[in-house]
Amino acid sequence: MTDLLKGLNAEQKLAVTTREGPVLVLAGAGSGKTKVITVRMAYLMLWGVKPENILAMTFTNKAAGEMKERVAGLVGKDKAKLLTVGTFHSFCVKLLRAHAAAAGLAPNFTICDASDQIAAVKGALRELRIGEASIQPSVLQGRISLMKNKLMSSDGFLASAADDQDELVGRAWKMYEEHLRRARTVDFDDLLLFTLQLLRTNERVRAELEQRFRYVMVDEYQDTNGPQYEIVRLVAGRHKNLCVVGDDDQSIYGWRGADVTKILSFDKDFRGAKVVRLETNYRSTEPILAAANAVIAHNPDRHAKTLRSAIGKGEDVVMLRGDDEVSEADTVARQIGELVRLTRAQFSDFAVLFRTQTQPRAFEEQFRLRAIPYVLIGGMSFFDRKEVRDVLAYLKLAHNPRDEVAFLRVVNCPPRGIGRGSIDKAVEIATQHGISTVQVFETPELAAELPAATVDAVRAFRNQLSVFAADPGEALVGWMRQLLEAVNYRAEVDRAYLEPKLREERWQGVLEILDLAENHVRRTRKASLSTFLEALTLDAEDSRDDGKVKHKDAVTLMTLHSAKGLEFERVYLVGVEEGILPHARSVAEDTVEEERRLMYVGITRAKRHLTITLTKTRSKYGTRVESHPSRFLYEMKGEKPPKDWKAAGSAAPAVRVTEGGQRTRKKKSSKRSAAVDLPHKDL
DNA sequence: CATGAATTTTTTTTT
DNA sequence: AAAATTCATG
Repeated sequence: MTDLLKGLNAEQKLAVTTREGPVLVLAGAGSGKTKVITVRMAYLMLWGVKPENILAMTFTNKAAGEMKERVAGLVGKDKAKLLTVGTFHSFCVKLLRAHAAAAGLAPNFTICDASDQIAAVKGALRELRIGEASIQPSVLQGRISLMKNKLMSSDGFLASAADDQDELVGRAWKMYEEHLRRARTVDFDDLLLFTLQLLRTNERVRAELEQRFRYVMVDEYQDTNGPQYEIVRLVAGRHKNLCVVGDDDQSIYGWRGADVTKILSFDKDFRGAKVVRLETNYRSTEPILAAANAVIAHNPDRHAKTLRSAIGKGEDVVMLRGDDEVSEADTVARQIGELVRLTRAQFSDFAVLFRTQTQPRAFEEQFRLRAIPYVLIGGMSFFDRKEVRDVLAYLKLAHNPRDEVAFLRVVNCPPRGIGRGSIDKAVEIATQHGISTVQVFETPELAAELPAATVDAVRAFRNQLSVFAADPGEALVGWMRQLLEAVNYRAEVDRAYLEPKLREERWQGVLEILDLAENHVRRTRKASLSTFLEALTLDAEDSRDDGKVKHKDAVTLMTLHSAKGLEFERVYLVGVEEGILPHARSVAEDTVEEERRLMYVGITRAKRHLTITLTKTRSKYGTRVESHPSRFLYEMKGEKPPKDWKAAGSAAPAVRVTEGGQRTRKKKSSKRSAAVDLPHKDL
């Protein structure tokens, strides 16, 4: 036992050894948060707690995996395997599958991902004859999701609708809901809400969980939203052995309904909670922490704390300003290349962190140009590709024939002579009768209203699929091959991509899904179609680079959001400009404080070297626009912005500079020298 | 109904 | 600039 606690400071020890009762660990960045949780689990087991009785909730699968691995290192694989460690969402899916009937769900319910949700929202708008001009589908989807995460119901929302726009949202929301129910589908938010409902109404299930999970831990508690909080409260309600770990300065999911005040009021919700503060940073050097502290100090309403470095002195934070995004990326690529060549630095020591998904493009290009290996995290590109989505839809449809979104996606891919017009009509009939579109074709009276040729075509299609109705279990891969063969998916690829090279590439994408399936079957106990689909929708990223590139020596490219919880020897924080960080929309919506926390998260990822970059001009929507240093940079340096400085959201529009076309691309060498000028002059 | 051209929109962040 | 959507034609 003394071994376990060795290397922990006094506060960390306190957090670990307080086994009973509620504990709140306020853990600054790099203060050994993960260490506390993992050692705590090991410590509990040392005191005779069975691993089956421990539950740990994380926000990403990556964090869950890392946690499991670290506990395994402490107590051994066999014991660690018996722990329940996972994301809220995966925990909920398991529970809902086990108690589908009690939760009011079909046993074969499917989960729709982000783009399925958009498709469903669009469908709802169309049925209500609301033009997409009056509200953007993505905006509508966001609002629905936010409401749900604030534990509001569609009826409640509609009843309190203040204006026409709210009314419209409310009606669309109800239609969207109906849509999902009919298709036997749930969205991400529903996973939490159905679980909550189940725990509230079903005494037996709740008692079972309460009894089983005598010790509950929650990582990144500052990002817990309403439903998640309630679930935790119910599960940990009896034993109250709840340990939550978080940092209010790193709360960056407010837009998803996360409620920062929860971490500030924890000791009120759980009386007698012990509060432990971890303020010693074991990750970064003094200059990096000084920068972080300077920025975050500008946020009011926070648990005041100052991180102290246990590392000590180090290199200053460097700032670079490039002419444009190409030169910015070029400079970073060149530096990384040189450092790896001339020093002991490895590619995997580096991370490039950015705010939005459009930023990595230039970096990918430059990295490829200089043959610098990189991994783009979360780029979603793979699962957004048409052929991948199609195949996924086929799988979902086989699993749940009423999955509306999947059905509509693939009925006519490859073309089966089922046109847009007939399908629209079928959807309309389905809406009138409150059934799914597929059912229209199964009901002779209703099908009679549609063109006979279409009906026959759909029937033939359904017959093709009915062969695959049964879950193949571990024989998944062969089954998938047969399915693709049966529906002649190759024809769709050939049709959509005329160029042979592209064709081959896209077909490779299809084959890659087969690889994923094979990996999944190999690694998963009791693998089946439904476990595979869950793995794909819930941890898309992880399953992708699994087995393949896990330990590749490569630079990491990712968003600030996905960087939370990670650390790197050398960090490039790029595009630190008004309009990007803080994002223009955050300025408009008055949520700059959350952006500041994002900046803080970015800075504190760096262990030894931090470089902040920005540009002079940047192309936006295809035109070149002048960029301005982020306000956070002035805050960091303790300076006042110049008089002519303009905030991103201010009324003055961004200035157009030039329409620089090919010119920028050719003169690479001349640009290089210009790229590196210290912004002290500019700032 | 399918195809390619013309048009329009797009950029927050994620389970 | 690229992607998505709508339009016009066979």
